[in-house]
Amino acid sequence: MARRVYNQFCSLALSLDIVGERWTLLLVRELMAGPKRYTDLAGALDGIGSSLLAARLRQLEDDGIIRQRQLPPPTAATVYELTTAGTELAEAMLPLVLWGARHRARAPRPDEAYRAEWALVFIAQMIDRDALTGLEYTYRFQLGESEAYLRISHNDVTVTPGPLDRFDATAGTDPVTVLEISAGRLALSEALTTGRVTLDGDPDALLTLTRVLPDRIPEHPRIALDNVPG
Amino acid sequence: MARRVYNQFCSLALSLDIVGERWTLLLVRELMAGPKRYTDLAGALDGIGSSLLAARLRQLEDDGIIRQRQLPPPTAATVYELTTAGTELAEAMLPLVLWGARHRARAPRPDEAYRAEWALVFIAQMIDRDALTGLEYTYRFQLGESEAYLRISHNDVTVTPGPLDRFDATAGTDPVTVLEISAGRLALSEALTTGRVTLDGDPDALLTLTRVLPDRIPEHPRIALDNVPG
DNA sequence: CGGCATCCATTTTGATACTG
DNA sequence: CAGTATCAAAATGGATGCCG
Repeated sequence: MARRVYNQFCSLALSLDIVGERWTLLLVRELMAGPKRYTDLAGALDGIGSSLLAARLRQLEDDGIIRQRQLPPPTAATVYELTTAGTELAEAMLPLVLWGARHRARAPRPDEAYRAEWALVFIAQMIDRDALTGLEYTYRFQLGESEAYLRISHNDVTVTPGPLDRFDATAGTDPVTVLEISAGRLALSEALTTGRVTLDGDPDALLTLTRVLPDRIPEHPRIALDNVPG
Repeated sequence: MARRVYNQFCSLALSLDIVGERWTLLLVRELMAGPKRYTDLAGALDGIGSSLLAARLRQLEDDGIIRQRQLPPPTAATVYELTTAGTELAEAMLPLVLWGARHRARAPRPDEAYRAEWALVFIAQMIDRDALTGLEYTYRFQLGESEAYLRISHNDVTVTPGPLDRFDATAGTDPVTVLEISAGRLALSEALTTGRVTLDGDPDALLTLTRVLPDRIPEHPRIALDNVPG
């Protein structure tokens, strides 16, 4: 299957040659919450044909964005995970995601799919890793009907769909509130005082959470042209 | 033509519902260098079908990303230009562009199209607007066979394909060097001392140029979660 | 000629069935 | 579970036609 390319010597066109096809960036989003199996991906991406999913996974692997890994027995399974280039691509998606929140915000449609991890993987990107030294907490996020888990550990932030047995605290809200906060139209502190976001669990963990998350997401985020250490 | 949507309540999916189709982001890129006519766009985007171009323009207009404007006689012509939302979308594309430069860099192919403005519109985004107070210069960029113009004026940066009669200075280099600088693998100062980038014209204008451009583009740009004033 | 609309061959995608 | 095979439907590319 020869890929359709733009044939332009331009960084944007070169990017879009490999991530501009349907489903590709959503596949990257799925893998932001850790390695997943073929059937997990097929389940999360409702509407993708099985053969197209297989073709996209092969393309992304050829392009060095994901890699296959065999889990050892007894869990014997093939999983896909992001490479370093894939993780950097995921980071590059954040401004597009925030643009979407600001300009495409609306109420969810009745038949629309929703997963807590879709929002949580991008919330996780906004946590200041330098503020995490010595901290280690696991949070359960209950967003509407769906839940996902966020773990901060030393200078690392990870998201997993869960469910996990052990966690230190729970944050609860609804999908629309998440969108309004992402759009920069609602501050986290304001959402907390009005009860639109509820917190429950270990007080130290919760205080940490409110400290590492931005209180208000900017409506005009800027790309910092200083190198990020590490 | 009913649009194909992902049907997921997720900011990324909501964005991709409207900018994920073929040609859409390249159209936005074209309009980053100022308003253009239908035929300008058709000429720049080699391979797009005329009917598809018309359809995309209508979609983008419906989605509030571009708007049509009638130029007054005698230049009587219809041009398309970015709205505020469109300009913000263009800004959100920068990390994806830099990701492409870092991970998809290669030599240009013989049959590949190239335009100076494709690079210049993103270079323009990296100029620190706060450092421009009281400055007013126009630069000609000669990139390979192609040229485009950059104008800084007060706190404003604009790019036009030109040609312009009057400009204060010229910067000259080749497409591959632009890509290496964009990828963060080559500092501007280094490219200047090795003669890979040449400068010519008014010394004040040139000194200003080297001051407002970043010397080295980070390999790990970060999204600043402070609001950008203005 | 600029600014599209129409038509049709080719690709890509969606949905389901099937296999080791 | 991890895909492949198949086929219909939709999107795209390219040519051509129309109308001021």
